Amino acid sequence: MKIATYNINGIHSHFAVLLRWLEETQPDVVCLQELKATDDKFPRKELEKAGYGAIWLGQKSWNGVAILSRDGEPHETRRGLPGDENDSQSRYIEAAVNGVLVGCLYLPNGNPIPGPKFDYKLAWFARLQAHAEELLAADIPVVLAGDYNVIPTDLDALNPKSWVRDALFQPESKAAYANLVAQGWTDSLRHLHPDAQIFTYWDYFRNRWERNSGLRIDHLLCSPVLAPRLRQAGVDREVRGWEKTSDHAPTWIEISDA
DNA sequence: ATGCCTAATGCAATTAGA
Repeated sequence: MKIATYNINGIHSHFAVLLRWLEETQPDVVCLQELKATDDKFPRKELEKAGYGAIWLGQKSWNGVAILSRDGEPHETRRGLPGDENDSQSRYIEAAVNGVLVGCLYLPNGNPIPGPKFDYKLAWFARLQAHAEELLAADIPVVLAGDYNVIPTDLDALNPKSWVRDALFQPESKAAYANLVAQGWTDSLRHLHPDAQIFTYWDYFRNRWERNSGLRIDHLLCSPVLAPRLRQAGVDREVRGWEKTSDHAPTWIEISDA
């Protein structure tokens, strides 16, 4: 089973790219972030025509997450991250698909620092940790996939020094991510490719794609029950070079049957 | 410290992304 995460950066403006990628690679499950669309504008019928059932949590202009499944509708288990009833940003949705619990997340960017946006990022991270702990306690196959907006280590940026004043590379951000891994989660791409420099995002400006000046910020974390089934992990980086494309590339894992 | 590029809103210029 192939499970992917893809920050689409506007599902309408990049829908042609999404459809082409789905058709060419046929992932079984897809976590989407940054829909930038309200619930009523979600292209359910078009995705159904492409062979995918979906659940989604939209929002006007910003954020928005969805889970697509090639094998019927995902069975929704949660919408919104627990821990703050006043949080109105659409950044988390969760579903059971083919015996795997899939959490799709879009962690806050956090810039500029310091400030309320960075505070929100760290608070959201703390809530994610609390929820992740509960998922671990269930002792089931879980993947937490999405745009974490964290550069975990120096290896995950072409030029780490240029990010030291960025929210994605703050000690607090890196520590929060490392704490998740320390809980028992496996960073799939890093686990299978311990020494490779792999990017999932390239800024639109400064010719960062042409110069391959990217970041690894989209991650798939596997629970201890799921991790032994990890077979492959990678990035469909050619998608980043297509016309009218997102600034992220689809990132995926292949897991064996239970 | 700021702009570069891109998307959404909505029709100009602002907000946000990372």
